[in-house]
Amino acid sequence: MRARMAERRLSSDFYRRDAVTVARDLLGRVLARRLPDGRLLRAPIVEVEAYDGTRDRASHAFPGRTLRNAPMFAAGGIAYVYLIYGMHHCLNLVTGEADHPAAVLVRAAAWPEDPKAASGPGKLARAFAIDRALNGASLLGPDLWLEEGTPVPARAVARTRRIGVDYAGSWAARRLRFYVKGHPSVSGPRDLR
DNA sequence: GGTGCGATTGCA
DNA sequence: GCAATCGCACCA
Repeated sequence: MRARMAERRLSSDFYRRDAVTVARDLLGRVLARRLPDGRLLRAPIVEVEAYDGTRDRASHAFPGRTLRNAPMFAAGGIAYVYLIYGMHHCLNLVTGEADHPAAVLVRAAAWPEDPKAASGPGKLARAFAIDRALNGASLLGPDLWLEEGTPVPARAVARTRRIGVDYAGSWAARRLRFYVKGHPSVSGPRDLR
């Protein structure tokens, strides 16, 4: 008998598509992290949000390129990690071509044996021990990567406006958040449109 | 050099 | 409903 085939990693081609396409396609994919002490952490993604281009008022790229948001301007396939409210880290996966700032915020994953451990972007970063040391890190490297997992069928995907961006005017109403319907690890309100 | 605030979370 | 807590963008 043979061992279960190792999960294939998502390649750079996966990330070099527009942020909304990547966001939708990320549901069911497995986020994987190798800790410095050797431990392996893995959990399927169940909630994401797309941030695409400098016209998106909710995006960190809206003011144009700065020191902070520079990773968003790179070609897809690296992480963009920032500190929010002075205490929580958020993991983003940079997408698209170089010089087009775009990324997908990973908001929740189905943590094994504790559905709430990675429910919300700050909690997810904490669960995976992700901080700014991983800002700009390759998603094809030894520390952080994604595996094919099991894509989620269209009937199981919900699409709503994004969380926590009410300041973004008309962009706040855009339905750029995707999550797995009814999944216990999804964060935030369930009654959004 | 000073000021304002946030792609959140947890507790009162 | 609101405090916690700090890097960084922006202005002087």
